[in-house]
Amino acid sequence: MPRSGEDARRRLQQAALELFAERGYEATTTAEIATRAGVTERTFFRHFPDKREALFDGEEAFRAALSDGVLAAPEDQNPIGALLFAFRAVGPMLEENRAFSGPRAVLIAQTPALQERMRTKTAGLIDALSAALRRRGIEEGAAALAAQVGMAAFTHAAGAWFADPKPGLDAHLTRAFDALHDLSSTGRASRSR
Amino acid sequence: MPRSGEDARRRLQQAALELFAERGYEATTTAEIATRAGVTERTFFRHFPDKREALFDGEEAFRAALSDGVLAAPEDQNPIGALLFAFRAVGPMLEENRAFSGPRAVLIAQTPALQERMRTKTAGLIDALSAALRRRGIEEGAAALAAQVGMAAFTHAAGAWFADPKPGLDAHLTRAFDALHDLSSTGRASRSR
DNA sequence: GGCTGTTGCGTCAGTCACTGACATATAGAC
DNA sequence: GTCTATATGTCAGTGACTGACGCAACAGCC
Repeated sequence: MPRSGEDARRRLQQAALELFAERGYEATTTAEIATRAGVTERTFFRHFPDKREALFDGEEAFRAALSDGVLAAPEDQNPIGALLFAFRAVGPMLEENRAFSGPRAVLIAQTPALQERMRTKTAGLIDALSAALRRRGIEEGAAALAAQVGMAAFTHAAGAWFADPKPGLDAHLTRAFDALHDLSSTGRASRSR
Repeated sequence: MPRSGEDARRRLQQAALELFAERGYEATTTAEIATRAGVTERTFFRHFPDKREALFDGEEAFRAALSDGVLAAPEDQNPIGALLFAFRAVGPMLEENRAFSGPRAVLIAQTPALQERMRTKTAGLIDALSAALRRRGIEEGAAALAAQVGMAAFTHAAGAWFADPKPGLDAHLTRAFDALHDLSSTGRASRSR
């Protein structure tokens, strides 16, 4: 009876998040999700390629935003600097979604299958970052490595921000990227800070 | 009526690799793998928790070797140095298995589901490296970040080595870790090499 | 030798994620 | 109004994975 289509999709996502939170990911079936959303199981799979994906919607938008951020960075920035610029640019996107992302993050942390999917999403973001860096003239190998490293720092910062939002995402980003520099600068082992 | 148990496991791995290579991962069923190995499907799932895992056996040994390598690194090495030491230490393990790893790598590259599992294995290795670094007195955050960065460099080097074995794994490792240093040292954007 | 516990396996039945094919209804174009 | 595209329902099926039960081979012990 609903005509919108996009509407059913939202209800499915919402139902999935709720049920996963109530009973856990493995204990809820796709049929149950569909029922709560007021559609059939078949419709669930028309909107999402698999059960996990109901929780990872909208990653393409994030991906695009990151990509744009890298390309929008000042020309004189080196790769890592451009990445930091991009991460700062998408900060507001994260801060908006904190209410939805919170329970989602807890759920993912509890569920190996979801962690696995999360990693492939992250890998997709890394690819996008790498491609964007290459469009800035960075050589392929260096771009891939920088993207991987930068994403590691970003993940680190985002995790810290989830645990302690007070300093703000930007501060956590600054800290993580500073740590990055410390890491490979000619440090002595004794300097473990 | 084989008695060994470990024997059936090896046959299952072998059958899986062969069938995946012949028809592709998705097109072969676990029942077919079991049949070629001379056992039933149920036995397949007694040896491996799921279909993908048949290709990822022995990663614990690798994990342990990496961990040992980090702990065996000279005391005066900084985190990245210790990781490089560990990677060099496990090099022979990789060079031995090249015959088996070759087709496996091709297969994984073709199969999204296997790439996904590969990433969780890699994440496991990163955890092990991070834990080993912490046992060297590195603070938790720095250890996690260093492990992630180091693994990125290693993956990069291993990929390059697979594509071009001539220079040897060690040379690729050196190159990747050098690139790492270049990356975060105060580089100008123009210096894109 | 026989007895017994353990271990690896076969068998069977069942659940659940996921897919293809076909029918139906609704919205909007004309 | 008709016609077409799109979202959904229905149905039947495949394949990954699990639990329960029974059997056979081997271990050690006596």
